[in-house]
Amino acid sequence: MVVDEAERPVLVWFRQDLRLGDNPALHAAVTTGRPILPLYVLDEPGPERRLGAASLWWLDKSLRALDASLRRCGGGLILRRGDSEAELRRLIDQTGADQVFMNRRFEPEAFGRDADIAHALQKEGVNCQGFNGTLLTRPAAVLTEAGRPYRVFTPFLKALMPVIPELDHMPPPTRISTLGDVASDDIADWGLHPRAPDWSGGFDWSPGEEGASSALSAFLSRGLKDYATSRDIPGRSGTSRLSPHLHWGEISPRRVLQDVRGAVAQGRASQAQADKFAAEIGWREFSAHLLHQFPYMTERAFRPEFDEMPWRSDVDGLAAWKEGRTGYPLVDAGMRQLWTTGWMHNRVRMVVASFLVKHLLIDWREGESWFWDTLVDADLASNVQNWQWVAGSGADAAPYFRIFNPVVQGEKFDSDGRYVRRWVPEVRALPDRWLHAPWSAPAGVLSEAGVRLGQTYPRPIVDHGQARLRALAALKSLAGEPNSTEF
DNA sequence: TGAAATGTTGGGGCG
DNA sequence: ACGCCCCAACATTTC
Repeated sequence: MVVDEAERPVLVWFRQDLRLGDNPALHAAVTTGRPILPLYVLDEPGPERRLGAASLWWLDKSLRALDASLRRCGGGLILRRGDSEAELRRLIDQTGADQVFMNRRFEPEAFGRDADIAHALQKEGVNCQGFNGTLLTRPAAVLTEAGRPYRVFTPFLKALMPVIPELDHMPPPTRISTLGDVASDDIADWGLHPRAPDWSGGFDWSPGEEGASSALSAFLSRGLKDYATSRDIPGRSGTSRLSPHLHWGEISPRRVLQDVRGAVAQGRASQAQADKFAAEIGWREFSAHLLHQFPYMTERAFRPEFDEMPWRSDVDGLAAWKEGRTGYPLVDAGMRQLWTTGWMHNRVRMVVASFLVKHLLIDWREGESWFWDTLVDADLASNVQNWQWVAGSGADAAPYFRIFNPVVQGEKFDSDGRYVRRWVPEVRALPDRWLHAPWSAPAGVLSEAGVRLGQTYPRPIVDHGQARLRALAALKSLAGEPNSTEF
C-alpha cells in the first residue's frame, strides 16, 4: 500500500498519561497535522509486575473517560490487549503509521523496554519520540555536584525546584483527525471492574481528567490554606487526594504546582502552606528518581545491611493486619479504610506500616504487596520507597529506633476519635480517654460502651512495650550503623 | 514525618 | 524562714 507521506497517521501510545490537556506526547502528535491513532495496550499479564485489583478498577474508569474525551474531539481510543511491541507493530502494519509519540515511564523495567521497542521500530523506519509528562523533571536532571543521585531528601528537593521546566501551554486538542475503521477491543470485555463479588462499593472516586481537575480545584479552595496541619489529621479531609490521578497521569505534577502557586498569588493560601504541599510532590519525585537510579529497590533493601533483617514468618499476624483486627484501633481503622475505599490517609499509612514491620517484624515486602493490590494510587516507586523508608532500610529513612506507638499516634492525630469511630464502630461508644487503647479501660467503662474484649473487639495481638523492645533488638543486631547517613 | 527514659527546674505543701 | 519532698512541666538523651 503506497500512502501519501502527509496522509500517514501517527500513533500516540498512552500509558500513565491518561489526559488530553498538558500532554507533551499528544501535543507533539497533534502538531504534525497528521491523523492520530490514540492507543492503549493492556500488556497484562506481561513482563511487568501485574496491576493490583484496585489499580485495574481505576484503569477501567480512566480509560473510559479518556475514550469519551477523545470522542468529543472526533476519534476514540484504540484498545488492544497483548504484548506491547507486538500490538504496536500490528497497528503500524494495519494503518501505515510511521511515527510513535509516547510519554516516557521511568520505572526501570518499563524504561528499558520502551527504549528497546523504540530502537527496534526506528530500525524499520518508524520514528519514535519520548517526552516527560509525568514527572517534574527527568530523573537524570537532578544530580549532586559529583554527578551522583541524591540519597537524602532535603538537598534533593533544594536541587529539584530550580530545574523544573516551565509549563508549556499545551491546551487539549479540540479536534483530532483520526482514521475511520480501526479495530479496537471493547473495554467491557477486559473485565477490569471486579465482579463476583464486586468489592468496590465503597470506592468514592472520579477517575479521569475531569475528576482530577475537580480534585485539584477542591483542594485549592479548601485544603491548601491550612494544609500543613490538616494533612496530618486523618479524621479531616485535609489532603489533596490527588495521588491516583497523578499516578495515572490524569493531571501532571507541573500543572498542580503551577496552580498551587497561582492560589498563593491570589492570596488563597500562604507560601508556607504551599511549600509544605510542594514538598509532598517532591517526595513523589524523589521516589521516582530513586527507583530509576537504584532499580534493585523493588526487591532488596536500599541499604544492604537491612538484607540481614531477621524477619518473622507470621501468617496469623499478617492476616490480622490485612483485615484490620490487630486490637489497636488506629491500625485497624487504617486497614479497613484501605479495604473499603482503596485509599488510606498518609499519617495512618506510616502507623500501619510501622506496625507491620516493627511490631510484627514482618518483611516490608509483604506490606508493599498488599498495598500494591488494594490502593487505587498504587505506584511502584512511591510504594517501594515509602515502605523502605518506614522499615528503615530506605534512602533518608526513618531511624531504626523510630517506632510509632499506635496509641500515642491516635491520641495526637485523632484526638477527637473521629477517624477511629468511623472505621471501628465496635469501639465507637468508648469515651475519647480510652478510645485508642480499649484494653486499658476499666471494666465498667467497657461494659457501658458495649465492648467485650476478645469477643466484640480483639485484644492487642502484640503488647506494644514488648514488641518495641523486640524490634529494637532485631534492628540493633544488623551489621554496620543503621542510623548513619554517612557514606 | 517518635517514643520512652532520664535529667532539670520551680512551685507548693509541709514539718 | 528554711529545707525537704513531691511532682508537673519542660528539656535532654537514649533507644
